[in-house]
Amino acid sequence: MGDKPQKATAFVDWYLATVEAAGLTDKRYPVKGMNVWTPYGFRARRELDRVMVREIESAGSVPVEFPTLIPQTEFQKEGEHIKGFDAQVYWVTKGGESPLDVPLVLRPTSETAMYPVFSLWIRSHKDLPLNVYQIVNTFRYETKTTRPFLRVREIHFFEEHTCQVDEAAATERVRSNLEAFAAMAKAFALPFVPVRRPEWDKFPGAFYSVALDIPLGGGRTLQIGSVHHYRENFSRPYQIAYEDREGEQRYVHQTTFGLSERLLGAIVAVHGDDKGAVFPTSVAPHQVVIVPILAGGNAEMVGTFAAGLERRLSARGVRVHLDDSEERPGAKYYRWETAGVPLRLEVGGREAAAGSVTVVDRLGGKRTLGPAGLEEAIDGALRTYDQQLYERALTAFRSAFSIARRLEELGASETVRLLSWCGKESCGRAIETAIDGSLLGTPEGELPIAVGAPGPCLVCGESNDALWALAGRPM
RNA sequence: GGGACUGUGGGGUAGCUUGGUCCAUCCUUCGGGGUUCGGGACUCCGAGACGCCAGUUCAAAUCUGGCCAGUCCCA
Repeated sequence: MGDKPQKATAFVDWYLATVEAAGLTDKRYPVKGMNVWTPYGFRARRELDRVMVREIESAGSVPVEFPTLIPQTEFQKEGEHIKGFDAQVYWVTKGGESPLDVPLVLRPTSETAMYPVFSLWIRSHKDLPLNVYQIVNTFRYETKTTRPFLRVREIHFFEEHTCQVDEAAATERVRSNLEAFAAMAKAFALPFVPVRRPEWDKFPGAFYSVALDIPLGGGRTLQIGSVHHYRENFSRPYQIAYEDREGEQRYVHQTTFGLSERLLGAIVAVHGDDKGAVFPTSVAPHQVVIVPILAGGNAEMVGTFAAGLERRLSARGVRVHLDDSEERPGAKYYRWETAGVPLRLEVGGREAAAGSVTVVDRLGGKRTLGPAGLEEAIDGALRTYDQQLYERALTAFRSAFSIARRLEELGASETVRLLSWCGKESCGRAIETAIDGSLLGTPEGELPIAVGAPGPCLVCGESNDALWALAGRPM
């Protein structure tokens, strides 16, 4: 296989090799951008979904599921939206042999599927807020190079859609979504920065968009989700209106919150190292793998102890896997390190005799635990591992940003740049040209690194209304 | 939309310039046997590929044309 690509020197090749070696996906399916979820990858995705479901439901959202096909007539009702998506939707134009009177689109996102029905569901202020989400596949005809999890044509999509009584309530829902995402990101050990996108880069049809960006090193960024405020931009064309307490008809203010399997790609990209993937315990298909080490005549004793250990941990709710395959221990170590398993328990003659285990975590720590309080100690080791993983990611996150004070500093930037921007599109475009990337927008809330007040705009020198903005090179 | 490049077992590759020495190289993988087992074991036996279609030729992985697929650059 030759030399494996290194994360620091060949990031994209490293990412592809790491995803492949971990066995998360099979990209040989003969349609571009549509990959197979393998058993291992599917379990990781399922755990990821569980975290999203837990957080969004505790924020008051309920699950629904709308159909995959959307009639062209509904799809076209909002002008900006159709302009934004027209070039990348799949069309269903025939039913059997017959052309369809009204062509159908495979949903690229579900606004236009849901909103005609929302207008039927919502009559009164008592029907609000409406907070629903679904986890479904969506389809976008990507023209650029596709990559597993990061850019695909069939997307495993989480989308929340809400209807609120007014703009303030919708703004509050945006804030609530950002808070829910912060909890998810913590579970995934992924530091992120919410960024309000500039006007020219917002979601088609949105009033404004807040993207969830993470730095990948080398000045690259990855958008792993977004929260949008639609104001009345969709409720007017789709006639989603309610009667308020005073008997007035009002349009709802809407928001959406979208995430996808990009999160899984981000987890691999951020936490992985030159040995392979590194999973936080929240998404690891196996949180713990037990490797029995057989020698001489101890196979039965070691086997019995290992099997008992698997039962004890499983009974506590730990996702544990006993690797009793025929390979030698060293080969198993490599296999499970490549697959990103947080904790490996080595169990040989010494451990079986003492009732203890040798624990090696994916970040390199090694110690002996037990026999007393063994299960609790393993729980503790998992928690410690997650903390260390998060600390490591946070350190990388902080060093991924730096301040730029002059336009000339943006060329070939190896970090995401924090800079002063007056808000004008012409200046934003000049910044994008200088960095050969994007003006990501203005961070919401706390800045990723501590700085003072913004100075004059890097391009025009205007000081009034200048804000801190981020610029980088999106993957 | 314009241009450049690339397609060889499951994965990665050598061979292509100059057709024959190729029923195709090496690593990995897969099936079976044996010895092993505290960081990718060794060994024996076996399996598996020239993107597709045409053409040139005594002879095509190699040359020509078309198609398909993919990658990169530019708009």
